[in-house]
Order: sequence, then C-alpha cells, then structure tokens
Amino acid sequence: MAKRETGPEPGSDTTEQKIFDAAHEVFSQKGMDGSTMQEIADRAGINKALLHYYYRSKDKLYEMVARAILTKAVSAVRGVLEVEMPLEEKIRRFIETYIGIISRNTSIPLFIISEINKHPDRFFSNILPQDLPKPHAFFQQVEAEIAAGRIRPIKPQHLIVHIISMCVFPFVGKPLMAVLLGMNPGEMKTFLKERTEEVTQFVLAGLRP
Amino acid sequence: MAKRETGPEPGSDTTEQKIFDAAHEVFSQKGMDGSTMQEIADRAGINKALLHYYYRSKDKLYEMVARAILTKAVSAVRGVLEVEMPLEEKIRRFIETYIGIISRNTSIPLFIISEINKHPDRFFSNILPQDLPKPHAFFQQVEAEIAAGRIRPIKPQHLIVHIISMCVFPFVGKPLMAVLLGMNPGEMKTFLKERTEEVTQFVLAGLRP
DNA sequence: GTCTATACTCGGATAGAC
DNA sequence: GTCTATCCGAGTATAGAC
Repeated sequence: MAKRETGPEPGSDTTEQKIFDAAHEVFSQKGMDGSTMQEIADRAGINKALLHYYYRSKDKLYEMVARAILTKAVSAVRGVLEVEMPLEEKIRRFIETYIGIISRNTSIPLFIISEINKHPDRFFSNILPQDLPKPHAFFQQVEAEIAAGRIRPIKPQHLIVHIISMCVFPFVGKPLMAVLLGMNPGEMKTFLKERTEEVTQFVLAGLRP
Repeated sequence: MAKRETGPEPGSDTTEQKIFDAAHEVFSQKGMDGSTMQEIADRAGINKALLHYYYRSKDKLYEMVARAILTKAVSAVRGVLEVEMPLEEKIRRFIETYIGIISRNTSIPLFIISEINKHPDRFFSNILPQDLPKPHAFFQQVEAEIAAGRIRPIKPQHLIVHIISMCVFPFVGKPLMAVLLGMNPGEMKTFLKERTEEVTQFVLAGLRP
C-alpha cells in the first residue's frame, strides 16, 4: 500500500480514507496533544489497531494530516497573491477569498497557529510546504502605487500583515470577541459575514493618499 | 492554608508561590493538554506530591493559573478603554498599551485564544472574570465623531475588532509571518517593534472622512 | 484487512514515613 | 511540609487469531 505525501485520494471510501478523514477532523479541532487514537478510531467506525496498520504511529498520521491542511491553506493563498491584477482589485479578491476559505474551514486557522507554535521543529522540518506564497510581486506593486502617488506611503510588509490580521483574527478570537461585544452566536455569525466588506472598505480607506 | 481566588501573593518565595510560578510558565506555553505535573514540579524544584498537597489536582492548578492570566489581561485593557479622552488620543493609547503588554507577555495571547477554544465550558463557567471591559462608551464616542463628520462612517464594533486584530495577530502568527515575509528572528523583532506606530497610522488614516 | 487481547509507558493522584 | 513509593487509569503500540 503506497503512501502518498499528502494522504490518500479524497472522495474514495476506503478504510484508509475514512481513517484520514476522521483524523483530519479530530486533529484539526483538538491538536496533536488533545487528540487520542481511540477517538479517531471511533469516529472512523473502526478500531485502534487498524490505525496503526495503515499509518504506523500517531506521529505519522498527524504529520500526514497537518501536511494536507497546510498544503491546502498555502495553495489557496498563493493563487490570489501571485496573479497579475490592479492593486485595488487584488486586495478585494485577496480579502474575499481569504475570508471565504476561513468561513468554510473555521478550525483551520487556529490549528495552524497553535500547532506551529507548540511544535515548531516538526513543522519547519517536515510539514510546511516548500513552495510558500511569494509576496515579492505584491510588495513591488505597492511600492509602485506609492511612487505614483496613488496610495499613501506604507511599508508593504505591514500592509499585508494588517490585512491578514483583520481577516483571520476575528475567527480564531471568536469566543472572546463574542463576550467582549456582547453578541450571541447568531449575532456573531452576522457580524463575521459583514467582515469581507468592512475589511475591504477599511483597507482601501487607509490607503487613500 | 487559605486559597485565594487568583493564587498566592506574588513576590513571596513560599513553596506555594514557586509552584504557582512554575505552573504559570508551563501552562502558558504548552496549554492544559501539553503540560505535565512532572514538568511543573521539576521547574519549581520540588516533587509531584507537593503539587497535590497545595493544589488538589491538575485541573485546580490550571484553573488558578488561567484565572490569573485572564484577570490580568482583562484589567489591562479595561483601563485604557474606559477612560474619558478624545477619540484619536484614546486610539493611540489603546494601541500603544495593548501592543506593549503583548510584547512583554508574548505567550499570553496564544494561550488565551487556543485554550478558550479548546475548553470553552471551563472558561465560561469558572475562569473568565465577570467584570469584562465595557466598550459601550467607546462605541458612543465613535458614533458621535461620525455624526459630527470628523471621521468616516464605520460600525464601531468592526473598528474595535480591526484594531485588536492588528495588535494581536502578528504576535500569535509570528512563526508563520516570519516564513511568509522571509524574515529571520532579528528582523522579525524589529518588524514587531514598528507595529505600534504602523497600526496607529493605518487606523487613523482609515478613519479620515 | 480487520478484529480481540494484551504489552508497555506515562501521567495524575494517594499513602505513609519522616 | 516534604519526601519516596505505589496505585491506577489512559493512551500508544503490537501480537496473533480469523
């Protein structure tokens, strides 16, 4: 049984795939330390021994899942960032697709930041994809717009971090934001839906010369 | 031996205090699931049995530490948010003190968001302080400035989430930001130091009418 | 390939000597 | 108050039957 770098073929309904899906769900919600092989087995509807038959150890299984998550997340961002497009358009698209992905995968951002902080060695040696998004073109584009006087001067590195922060943080900090703002789950959902538009407006406003 | 709500008196050098300090350090870096009583005992320079003598269980010890962390974090924010002050000044101070606190306690934000997401019940029933920051006054102040035409229209809830996001996220996402931007630890440190000024400028620019 | 049974290790918690 | 020794449950992993 050949092992691929990023897990079994999605969509198929083999035992291997069921295990992988179960592991994906459990690991992404509870992280490495908080997950148990028993829970993964239960969720996959099989028993513990089979996990070790297909994936030698908890570590290996975790690495497969983590790599799959990171690869998917990274490639999603790459697409938007590297296309040729006017700056304003690029910013709109970036925010829209980025928040879109997060909304449909709410547990992923927290998984990435908390796991990468807790197990940095593992991530940097095995898991992080090698072909990360290259924001260089974006930086040059920003500099060009500044030189042309079409936007206010700003360090492009800070701009991109501003944008990513405003897109990601409200989702990972959701429980805290909810109590701080006094919102119930329904109100919170509406609030998060509004953010694509709000963040876009705020960023563009902040860039006016 | 009386138990206080937020742990022993800081500064004293009793065994109880040494345990609490050790637990604070370990829990804040590794969270509940990733920490062991053995490691806490080692760091405190005593043995496991004593942990149970002073704090009945790992759960109790964790709750004390978590409550202390939350209480400190919350009260720090409260101070700035509730003082009477012109809006621009208030925003400047908020960003400055907020990033200041985080810089001096880099593991705290990640602890709070990842632990509150992993053990929400525990946090909402026992740990979260009851007297949270009340942003109501801040909201009214923003509305008033908008009505007077001194700032661009914006929902105050989104504004405050924008600000918090840009202050907190770069610290919790530091390892990721570092690889994305291709920075070494030294460059990253400089970058984070710049953020107080950069975030302030960006927020004020985004609010211009 | 899939199961049951079991070995082994680790971590939380307690008993009891001092 | 502090220690050593020990218990017990949980969790990873393997052996071996089918």
